[in-house]
Amino acid sequence: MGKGERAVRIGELSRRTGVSVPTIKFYVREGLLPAGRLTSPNQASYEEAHVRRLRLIRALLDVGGLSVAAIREVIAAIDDPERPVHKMLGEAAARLVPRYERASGGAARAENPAEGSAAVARERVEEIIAARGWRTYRGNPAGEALVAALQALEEVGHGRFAEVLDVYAEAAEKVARADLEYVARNVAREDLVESVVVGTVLGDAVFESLRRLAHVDASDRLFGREEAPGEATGPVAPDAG
Amino acid sequence: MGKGERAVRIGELSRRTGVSVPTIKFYVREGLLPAGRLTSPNQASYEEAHVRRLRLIRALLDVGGLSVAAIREVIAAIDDPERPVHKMLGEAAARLVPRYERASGGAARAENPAEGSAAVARERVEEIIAARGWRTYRGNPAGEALVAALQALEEVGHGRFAEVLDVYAEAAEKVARADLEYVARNVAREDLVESVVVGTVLGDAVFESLRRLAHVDASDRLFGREEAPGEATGPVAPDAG
DNA sequence: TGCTATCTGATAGCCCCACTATCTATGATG
DNA sequence: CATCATAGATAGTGGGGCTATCAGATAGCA
Repeated sequence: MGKGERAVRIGELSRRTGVSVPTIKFYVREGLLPAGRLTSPNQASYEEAHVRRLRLIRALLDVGGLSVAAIREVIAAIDDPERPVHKMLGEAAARLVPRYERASGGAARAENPAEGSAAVARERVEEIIAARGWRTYRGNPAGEALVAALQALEEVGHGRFAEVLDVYAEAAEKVARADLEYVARNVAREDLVESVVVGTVLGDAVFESLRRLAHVDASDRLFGREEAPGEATGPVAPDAG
Repeated sequence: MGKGERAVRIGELSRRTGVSVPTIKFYVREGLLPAGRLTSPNQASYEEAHVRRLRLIRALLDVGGLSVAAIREVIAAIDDPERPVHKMLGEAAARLVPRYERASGGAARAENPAEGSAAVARERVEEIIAARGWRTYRGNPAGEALVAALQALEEVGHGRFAEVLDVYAEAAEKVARADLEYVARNVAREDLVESVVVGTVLGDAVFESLRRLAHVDASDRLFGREEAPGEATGPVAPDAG
């Protein structure tokens, strides 16, 4: 109670979150943030929940790269109290698949040189799911996004990238398991959905960053020293394994 | 040699890639795509390279979510022939860190409740890098992005998420190793940078999708049946399909 | 009681981005 | 020769995420 439990006006809410007053009002208008409790026709008070919510919004926006519209839907799922946990998680998750909007229609309807790449990709996805024994459902947007990504790889001439998919799937499974265990260990039931959202979105950012860091290291070991002396002559092994 | 080695005009280029003629012109103006070779004052011919480049652009845009500006820089790095491999990779990679622009300044300059979270996050990042023995360099944007992500987690009340970072790092390392091995095995030297770009961006999309799929499975196992009576039992509610 | 800083709620505007439309002059094509 | 496609240029469009401005009301202090 000592901390910040007192109600504040919009000015201090702004100061405590680093979000400008007009922007806070904008979020309220957009339905991302509940309005303050009116204490008089032109005064409203905001509580700790508003601070948390604002931080959530900024995290999803800045770090997670979600759009305001996506955040609105995610938040609607978070706030709806009458929804079985499992369904909530599913619906929240469905909003967290970016990069997909235009991707599915994209080059697919072009005169297709690597024709049937959609079908091939879809098949590969089903293989992986089966191999891993994952339970999922048809039409899962994550699956569609994966199909789109594999298809894009194919069209860009990296169809063989599918070779390493098993490594990816194995890694993804381990990470997902760790995510869920973390949630089970640390999160109260009423915060479940919010935590899953946060973990999903920010977890992506975390993993991407780590992968970049690991790339630098791996690339350094593989290609780094080969051009130290004079020129690049070293063992790039462009073909053999 | 039936394939597509012949030069074509813009109309067919458009048909073969699914990108509209005005949009192709736009990409040329924006420096993403080299202009066609003029055969007369108002006729130009485009080659297979243009087709490939266009597909690359669409993949980065649609699946990778890069901006036109980012793609321009990436492509400049790809096209510059006089650059040591290692530097090229580094510079290309530096362009592939999204979600970071506003993130670093964000809530940091607010009156900070979990104060010093930036310093804590930075320390944690250095710990991980040291523990993994990764070689990197100060100011690596991937590191900064990771700091921002951890800081956002902290501010949203998930500081303990750092507990699972080791799992993430381990997974990222394995994936990165697989990426580099794939590149070494399959990619000719002159295509190295392009492949790294593609692999980095589309690899993110692939991993994210896989992680979502794995989440569904893990969440199903953990929370799926606990509310079975009368509600969504069985192998996950088949929403679509 | 007056004075000023702050607030609510509303409307309008801004800037960036990824295109898209339109136009002219020219040449390709059957 | 008639029609179509094209290059190159300029202008416009729609969406997204804010930002500016305003009127009228209140807070809080001298």
